[in-house]
Amino acid sequence: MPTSRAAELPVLDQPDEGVAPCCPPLTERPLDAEEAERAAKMFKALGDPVRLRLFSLVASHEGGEACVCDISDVGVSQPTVSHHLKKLKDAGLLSSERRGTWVYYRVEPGVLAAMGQVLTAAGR
Amino acid sequence: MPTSRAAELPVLDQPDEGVAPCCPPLTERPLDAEEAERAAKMFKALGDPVRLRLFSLVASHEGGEACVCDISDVGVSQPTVSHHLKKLKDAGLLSSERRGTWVYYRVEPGVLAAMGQVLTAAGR
DNA sequence: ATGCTGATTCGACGGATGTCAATATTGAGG
DNA sequence: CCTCAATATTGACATCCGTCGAATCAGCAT
Repeated sequence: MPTSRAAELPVLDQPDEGVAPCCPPLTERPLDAEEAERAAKMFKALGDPVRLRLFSLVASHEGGEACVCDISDVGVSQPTVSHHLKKLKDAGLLSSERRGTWVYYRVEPGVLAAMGQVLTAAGR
Repeated sequence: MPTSRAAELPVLDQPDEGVAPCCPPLTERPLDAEEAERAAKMFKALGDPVRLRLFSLVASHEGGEACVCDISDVGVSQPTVSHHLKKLKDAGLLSSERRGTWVYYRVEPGVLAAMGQVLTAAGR
């Protein structure tokens, strides 16, 4: 089991917004090719059941981060888990940090809100 | 979890969500295999740049619907456009209706809000 | 009917993707 | 140093996916 993490979580929650201005809400105006390319990359990353579960496991984990060892039980081999985590990281949805033997993944702050705003033109 | 959430953020539209209970917010608890399968299907549908543009074209079009002829200019051949529209339809994101010579696609009501809620745990 | 236009379907092709076993890397401990 | 446990990388394989041209279907008109 992972060692207990120091109680020094970065409290950087700005009021709201702030991160990843990938593109306007889908309902506001047609996305151009470039915007679509960027946004589609994120949606694509969540477009695989295993990746979506892994992401959800991290996102719902205490402290907003999770050790790989805590989330590896999704029905595929360990290399496959690693592969998917890498993809989520490449898509900008997760970040990783090695602490001793274990590697911790956390949800990149803001991306959830950013993607949510692309779908629902709530505030704007 | 350091979020305060006390502030008066942009008032959400209606208190009732209503449609498409695909699965809980990703941050609430880990998705099980079945939920992930369902939700991933939608994200996957938006995970292609051309599809995302087509969807955005429909979603942002006047009246919430658009004729295929109005949105076919996204840089791929017309059969490919048709193929992508079919995929969006199969994923439950669009519906189509033929009116005379033309076929109109419209955003299936509620799906945007539903997907948005999966990303941002608004209701909570 | 014949033709025309808008849209879907078919068949094929190349490239991307998910998966695994095997191997390599990294750090902790003896 | 050596060994072990946790992750990552490699290489191979089968399948899926986006794309196109050609053919087909569906209305509307002459």
